[in-house]
Amino acid sequence: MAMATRRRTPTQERSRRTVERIVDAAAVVLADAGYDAASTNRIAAQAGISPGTLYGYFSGKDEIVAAVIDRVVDGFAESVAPALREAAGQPIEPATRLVLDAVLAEVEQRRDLIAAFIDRVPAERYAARVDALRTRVADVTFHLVAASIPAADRDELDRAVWTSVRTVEHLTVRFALAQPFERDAFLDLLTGMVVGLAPPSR
Amino acid sequence: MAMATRRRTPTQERSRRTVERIVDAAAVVLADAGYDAASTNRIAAQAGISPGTLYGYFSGKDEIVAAVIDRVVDGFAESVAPALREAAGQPIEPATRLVLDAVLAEVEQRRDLIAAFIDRVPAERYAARVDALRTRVADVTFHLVAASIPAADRDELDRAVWTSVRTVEHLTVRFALAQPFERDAFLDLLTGMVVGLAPPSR
DNA sequence: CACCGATGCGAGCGACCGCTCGCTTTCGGC
DNA sequence: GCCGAAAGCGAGCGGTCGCTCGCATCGGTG
Repeated sequence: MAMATRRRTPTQERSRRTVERIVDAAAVVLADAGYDAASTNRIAAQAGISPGTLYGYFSGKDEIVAAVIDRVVDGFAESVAPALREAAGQPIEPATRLVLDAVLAEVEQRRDLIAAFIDRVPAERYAARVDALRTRVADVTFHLVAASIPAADRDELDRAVWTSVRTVEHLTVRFALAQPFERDAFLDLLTGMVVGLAPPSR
Repeated sequence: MAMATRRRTPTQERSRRTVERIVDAAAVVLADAGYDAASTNRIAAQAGISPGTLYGYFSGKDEIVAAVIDRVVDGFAESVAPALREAAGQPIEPATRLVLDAVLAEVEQRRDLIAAFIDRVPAERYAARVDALRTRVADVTFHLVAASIPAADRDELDRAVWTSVRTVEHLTVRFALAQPFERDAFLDLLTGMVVGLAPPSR
């Protein structure tokens, strides 16, 4: 999809590095100066290339920002997967905490970049990309729990999953940004909330 | 604060209506075309006035948007107050649900305008105004519960209040925008989450 | 090593934006 | 109905932005 409007298809190693440098530069400018200041000219300057070169590979600002988001989303999915594997087979409470710890850790690691997006980027334009991640997370969560509950409660599970995904996403990001209290206390609180949402416990 | 940079102080009825029309127009343009397209020239055109007139009362785009936010925030505080009064004295669970119902109702009523802000407006610039509301809500919540718990648990209450406020705000807005399932089920879920966060129940 | 497509350059265009200012029109107390 | 103040007007300024295009340079394949 991102390729569709990309003008030149980089074939040589040199150009592939150029594309990387553009995305790197975009992340830096976004984190340092915010979304509005991240003009294509400025991103090009930060990358040490000319505007013309930038437009050789991206159709405009939106596509560059989308590439940055994709990088974050991909890295996120990647780094939570191990925790998911480790949690499989464990009781629900420690398993949940394990996964939430990994999620929070990843958000904390990307703190500056995420801070640059939250409250600065008009999210609507890029909602589709983040929604794709949300849907994947929701699907995984659903299937992890679905087996252990009666089929009649599937609707309730759907509601609990929607609520959980939104809650975890928002609270995790906000906690990482504001750090209003101790990390462990937060994980305890969040784990309790998520576990408490599971249909069987009600 | 908004007055500080306002150039002319409207004294006649005519100019007071002009200011109202500017804020109205800003809300319309924001809802229809988004934040980026909401240039001062466009807002002026929508309001049926000239750019010069607009700058007679506002120092720029930021101040106009802030005025729109203030309007929403004020109306919000106003319309939840009755539910708060009614809830006083009732047991925690029905009281909580009563208040959450009022919150959700207000968000639903302002749905279009809120939709225009969430994911479209770079919230960072106007965070102070919304944070003021959040702090007020947190204070009210804290004092409502503080009396009925041991002083030793005050830290835990602080954490629970922070989590509650963020959770209610986010879930309510997202639910009103997406309407992923039945309203009553959502209120049940949310009430359970909030009540479950109160320190005494743990 | 010669050649030609792939890559990179950067001045500059058209468009729009925020904002001003000299002027006209309207209001309201006398 | 007069007149000073209040309100409104709108062409246009300085500036930035997104983006292009003709041309120079690079690099791998025959």
